[in-house]
Amino acid sequence: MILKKYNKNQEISVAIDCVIIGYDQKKLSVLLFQRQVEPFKGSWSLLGEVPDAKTSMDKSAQDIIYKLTGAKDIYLSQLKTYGDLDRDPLERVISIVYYSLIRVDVFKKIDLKKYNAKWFDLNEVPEIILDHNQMINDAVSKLREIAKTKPIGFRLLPKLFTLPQLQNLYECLYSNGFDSRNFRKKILSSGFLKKTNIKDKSSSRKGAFLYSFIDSNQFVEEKTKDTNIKDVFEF
Amino acid sequence: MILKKYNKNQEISVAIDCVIIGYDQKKLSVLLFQRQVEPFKGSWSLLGEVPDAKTSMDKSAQDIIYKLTGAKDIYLSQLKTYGDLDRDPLERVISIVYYSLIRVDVFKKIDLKKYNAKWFDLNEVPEIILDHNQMINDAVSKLREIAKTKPIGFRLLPKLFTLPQLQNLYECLYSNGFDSRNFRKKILSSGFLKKTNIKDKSSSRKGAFLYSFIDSNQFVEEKTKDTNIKDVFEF
DNA sequence: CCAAAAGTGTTAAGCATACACCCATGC
DNA sequence: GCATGGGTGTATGCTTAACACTTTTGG
Repeated sequence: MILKKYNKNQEISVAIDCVIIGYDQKKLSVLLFQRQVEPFKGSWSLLGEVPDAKTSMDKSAQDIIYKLTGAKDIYLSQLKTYGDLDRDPLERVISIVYYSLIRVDVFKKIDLKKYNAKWFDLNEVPEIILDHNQMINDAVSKLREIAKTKPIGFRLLPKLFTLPQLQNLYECLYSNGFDSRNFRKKILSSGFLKKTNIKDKSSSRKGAFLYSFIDSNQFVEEKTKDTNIKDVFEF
Repeated sequence: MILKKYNKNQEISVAIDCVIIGYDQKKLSVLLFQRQVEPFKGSWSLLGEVPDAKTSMDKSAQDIIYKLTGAKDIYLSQLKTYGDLDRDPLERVISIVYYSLIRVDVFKKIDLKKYNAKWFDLNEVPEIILDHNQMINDAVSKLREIAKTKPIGFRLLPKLFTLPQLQNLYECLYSNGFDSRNFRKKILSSGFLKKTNIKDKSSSRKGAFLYSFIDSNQFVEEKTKDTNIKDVFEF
């Protein structure tokens, strides 16, 4: 039986855009790209692509990040789909947006020149094309929401990190200072952290103990489904 | 200046599907439609459509619901986009899914026969086409998440409702019984409810006072952005 | 010895939880 | 007068929030 397709001449194009968020031990940044072609040549934008019809959307987003970083275990999640009528003046395109968290030690390897890319402090994002500013804002909101209940913040840190580093990351994300005693109590009681005996002395004379996240992706996926862990990361 | 389009021959089609959730004072249901055409003729599915290239996605979803119910103030929100490669065996289609909460007093007006539609208890959803079961599950999960912090549950009730009704709704959503004293304390302290002096005697001899939700959409949008109201609706 | 960052405990308040009886009414 | 569902208060434990000083070490 041969069936006719749903709509042969649909005139809606599909794009994928990625909000790539990174952390450099001091501040949160977003990776922007300077367009080399018209339209909007010379303007900054998110990393976007027209997906291949033979690849799933999730996989397409992964491929985009992989091409950029060479890394495969990057955190990547669908944000939402932007479908306003006039969001792109050139033609009707809807954009399926993903957001990604990239660890310092991974993104250092990105050849920024090759991609005409630059990290921008999240608090100093310039005007960028189309509705891409909105996408960044939405991604940050979602990240704040999710970081309260899931330990995704660890995705932004190197494998070993100190508690002051972790606290700084949360403080950047929420633009807010936290009491270090309360922060430590809460974060340690969550059971996500494993202390090492190694001290990192790069930022103080006394040195701070390094911790690792009790890794294993299944921990993130499985354990945090349990509603008991709710708000573990809210300070 | 004439620019060439991004990709003239993209072979990805776009669909919109709607998870329509209703409440009939006893249980939560989802509205399914029996397909009248191939492919999958005779099978149950969500309400779906191929969007018009001249309408925004949000508006398209609203239009779909409006055509069905005639109502314009329906709660409607984007769930996520389903983009797996083989989700539709016929061709490459991605589906942008919205979910909608429909009040009893609105959905009674739907001509179910005309649309070959039927309400199914959320606990007894049959096998439906493609990945539509997954869409329903995701919508319920999201609804549970959101109902903890935002008063969207009220969208499923008539303008005036009793506290036992509201409690039943939450109990259905979470498949879980709540202590009525604690429930009332929490829900009343949220400030979302306004008591009337009218008693509803349809379900008991004593009668239960009717309440209304302090309506105004801006309340839902604005006030709940404040993180203080977090978890008001978690029991 | 001192500057700079890391690390540590206690108290008070608010919130969530558990729990059982009286009330109003129609029949 | 009794059956049915509606309505109410308190005591306990837990979680959060506020708060300041000591430790370590390199220079």
